[in-house]
Parts: sequence; C-alpha cells; structure tokens
Amino acid sequence: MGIALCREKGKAFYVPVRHNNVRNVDEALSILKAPLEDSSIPKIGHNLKFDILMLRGEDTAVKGDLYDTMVAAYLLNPNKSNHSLEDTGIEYLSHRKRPFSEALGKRDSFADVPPDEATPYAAEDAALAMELKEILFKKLDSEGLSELYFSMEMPLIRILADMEQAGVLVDTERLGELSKELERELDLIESGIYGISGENFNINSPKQLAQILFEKLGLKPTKKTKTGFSTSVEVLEELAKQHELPQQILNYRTFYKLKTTYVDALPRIANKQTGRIHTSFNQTVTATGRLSSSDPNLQNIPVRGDWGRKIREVFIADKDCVIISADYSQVELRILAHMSRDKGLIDAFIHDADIHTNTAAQLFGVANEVVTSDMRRVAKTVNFGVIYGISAFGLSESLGISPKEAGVFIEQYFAKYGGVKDYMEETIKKARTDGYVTTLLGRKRPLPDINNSNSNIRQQSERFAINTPIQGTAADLVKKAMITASGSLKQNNFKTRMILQIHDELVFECPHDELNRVLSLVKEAMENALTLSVPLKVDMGWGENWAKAH
DNA sequence: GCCGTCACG
DNA sequence: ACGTACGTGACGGCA
Repeated sequence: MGIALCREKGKAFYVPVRHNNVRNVDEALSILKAPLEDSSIPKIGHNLKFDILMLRGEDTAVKGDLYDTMVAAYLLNPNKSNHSLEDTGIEYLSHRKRPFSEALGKRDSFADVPPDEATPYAAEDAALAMELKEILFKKLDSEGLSELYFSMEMPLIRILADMEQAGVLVDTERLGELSKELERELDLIESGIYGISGENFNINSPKQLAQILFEKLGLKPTKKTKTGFSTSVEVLEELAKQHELPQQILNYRTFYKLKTTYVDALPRIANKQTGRIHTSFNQTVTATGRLSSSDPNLQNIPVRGDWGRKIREVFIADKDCVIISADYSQVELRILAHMSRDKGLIDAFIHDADIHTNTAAQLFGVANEVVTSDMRRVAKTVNFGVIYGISAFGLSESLGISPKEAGVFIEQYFAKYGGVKDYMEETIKKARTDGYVTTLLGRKRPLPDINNSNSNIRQQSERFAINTPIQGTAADLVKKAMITASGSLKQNNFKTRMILQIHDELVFECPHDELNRVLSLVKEAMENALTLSVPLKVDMGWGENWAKAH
C-alpha cells in the first residue's frame, strides 16, 4: 500500500508505504507525516475512510478538512449502485481510468505490484481525485448539498473510522458451544426430514425441496418464482396445515441460517488476539441515506426468539465496561407526523400514546380501551405500510387478506389521518415536477421514473417518493446524533466508544465509572438531534452484553 | 454471477 | 391483465 499525492492538476506522485520490495518506506512516511497531520491542509481523496484507517495503522493521523469525492458522488446520486473512482471518473470527466484489477494483475496485494508499475497507476488515482474534487464540490454547491456534506457526511467519515477501528468484542468460546448445540439440533431435524420424505436430499436446494414437496408428496404450490415453485416461509407455513414436513423444513432453515451466517462465521472473522470484530460501515451504498454494514454485516444480528437472545449475548463488553444500547422509539412514524403535520398523529405522540393502539381505535372506530391485540396487529401493519408507500396489494399480502379488504383499511386510515393523505399526494406531485425528493436536511434522491408511462414502474417511484423522505430523514437524524454524541464523548475525555449503529439504535462500550454520565449524554444527543413538532423518545438499556442492554 | 431465501431496521 | 409493499447483506445452490 501507499499514498498517492497530487499537488497540482496533472502532477501526481506515489509514495510507497509498506510496499513490498521497497526500502526507505519509513523515510517516505516520515516526510508525509507533518502535512498529513497539519489541520490547515485539506485532504482530497476517493474513499478517505480507507486512507485514514490505513494511515492510523502507520501511526499517522489525517487532520484537516476532508474532500471525499466518493461521498460527494454519492450525495449527488445515491441511486447508483457503485461510486468507484473508475465509474465516477467516467461519469463526470469521461476519464477512462485504468482499473485497479488491471494494475493488480494476478497478484494478491497491491503491495506486490512492482513500484515502477504501481507509481503511474496510483498517480493517476490521485490526479483523478483532484480533478473530480473541483467538479463534484461545485456541483454539490449548485445542488444545495454542501451543507449536508460539510456538516454531516464529512464529520461522519472519521466517526465511522473510529467505530470500525474500535470493533466489538465477541465471546468466541461461547460461539463454539452454540455451534455444537446447533449442529446436534440440525442433525436431529435432518434425519426427521429424511424419514418423513422417505429419501435423502439436499434440504438447502430449493429445487430438490420443491421436487419432494410438490411432486413426491403432491402438496399444492401457492406461489411461483422466476425459476419454479416458491418454497419461502409464507408458502411453507401454509403447507404446514396439511403436512408435517414443511414445519420441519422451516425449523431446519432457521437453525441453518443462524449457524452458517452468524455462529460459525463470526469467530472466523474475529481478531485472533483481541477477539474483536471490525465491520465496515458503508457511507455510500443506500438510496435513502442510511448506512450499511458489511464484512461482516453487524446490522442484521438476530434479535428475535431464544436464539436471537443467545446470539446477542456473545456481543460482550470489555473488562470493567458495559454495553449501552440506545434506540429511537417509533422514529419513522414521528417523522411522518412532523412532515405531514397531521393533527391526530402529532397529538398522539405529544401525549406519548401507544401509536398502534391509537391507530387501531381509529381504523375500527372504537375506544382505545377496547382495542384487541388482533386489531392492534392490523394497525401496526397498516402503520408500517403507510411508511412504505402503502398499496392495497402489499397490505393484503402481509395481512393475509384480500386486496379489497386491505383497500378498506387504507380508505379508513386516510379518512382519519387526512393530513397524511394530503402530505402523500403533495409529495408525489412535487416529485413529479422536481424529479427528485428530499429529506428534512436536504438529502436528495432523484426519481427518474416518477413520470414513466409504465404504471408499475411509475408506482414504484411513487412509493420511493413516500418512503425516502421518511427513512432518509431518520437517517439524517441518527447521523446527527452520532456526531453530537461522539463530540461530547471526546470533549469530556470519556473512554466510552460508540461501536455500532443499527439504523435507529446506537451501541456504546462504556466503563462502569462513566455509565451515568454517558447515559444522559447519549440520551441528550439523540433526543435533541432535531427539533420536530413531536418529541423524540429514546429507550436506553445497559448490561454485560448486547442482549442485556435491550 | 444470479437466484432464492432470510437475518435485521 | 399485469405485478407491487421500504431499505440492506450473506449464505448455499446452480448454471
């Protein structure tokens, strides 16, 4: 690896750091350390979080303003699936850059690329980033996205680097025990399945499973996929009413998923010395402004059921520390209340009502006191549906009723929440004229198909138009809370580290003696991240592991 | 490399 | 008649 530098357009250099077969690398780094740590010198680069983390490994801080062309390109169009330097160069400069894979050739690491080959490649990177910076940051300005970049996304870069570097401690020994437990469980279920089926087959093959279910046993398929008959949860749950096999398949799938994706995968990734897992928090992936997490994804760790608890118990705090979890209560519905200005919804949140019970009372025309759990379940699904850009079909699918019946619920909802109805119509109308939608803090998502003549495609964009301002504003809010919280932790010289973000939840690792002060600091940062027309509510918990913090 | 499936918010 | 809930990432199977 190394650092590519660019002093002026067209003139760039490559400084090898830890590059194989190059001597004087420490000398190279020592020359660079001063300017890198000089906070009056801005730093330009594509994916600066990577460089920051790499240089931290060389005991070098990167100070000063960060002009990250990857993050800039993302804000300009979050719909794009990748914002690589290659693609961004082509899009904004028609500059066809030599791809990284080509420079790498058959070698495993860039550090093995001979310096006389690595230099022109890396220098091109640096020069391109420098050229892109001029264009992209002018464009951010003209698109009204500069404020969002400089006050939110830029500070976030270092915070995400901190979180990735901190990592999260896992009890690898306990994961080993859980793996054995799951192994035994799976063996048992597997034999049972073969017994019922009368033959051995690959349970993980949807194709072979479909053959057994729908041909051998003659069960009636209820749903199709592109490739054949579906064997998904909904289908198997339906089939379970007629035959004992589908339920066993479901049990098998659940345990298999937990074992392969979490229990067996996590210890492989954990640092052998420290036992900590270091995810990547991706800042330029989602269309709505959320973060994503990968390698491993720590935003989809199981939480439901006994096994969810067992798995979250392995995410533990270091010696003399506790895990703190702080999550926003109903944040998206509160944002909907604020943005729609719907009187009933705002009123419910001001009085801290149980929002789903409240909605149920409205939908079924009864008093809150007589709302049944079934009515509440329906209302909860409707509330989710509203945020997703509700459709009769979608609601009918998730409630297991006819689209006609679902349509009645939707009509009833809009009759009671007229503000939400008007807001949605206005949002779609504005999206049609503008060609994009925005969040409360001005994040944009272009909707190129909002006027498409194909109604399916157009309606999909209409759902994006409804959902993105809500989901995206929630993302803005959490990011702002992260910046405030991490700033306060730093200012007070706390040892507490923010270690995870799961969309509406922040997780901290906190020494015992800081606990009370950190609890109030975090709550303050999160509940006051934005001032809305409804209060923001944060639930907090703490304990020796992530399960107990909930 | 895509598909189906399923873990999370 | 068509095909639809929003946003992700990882796994195994299969071509």
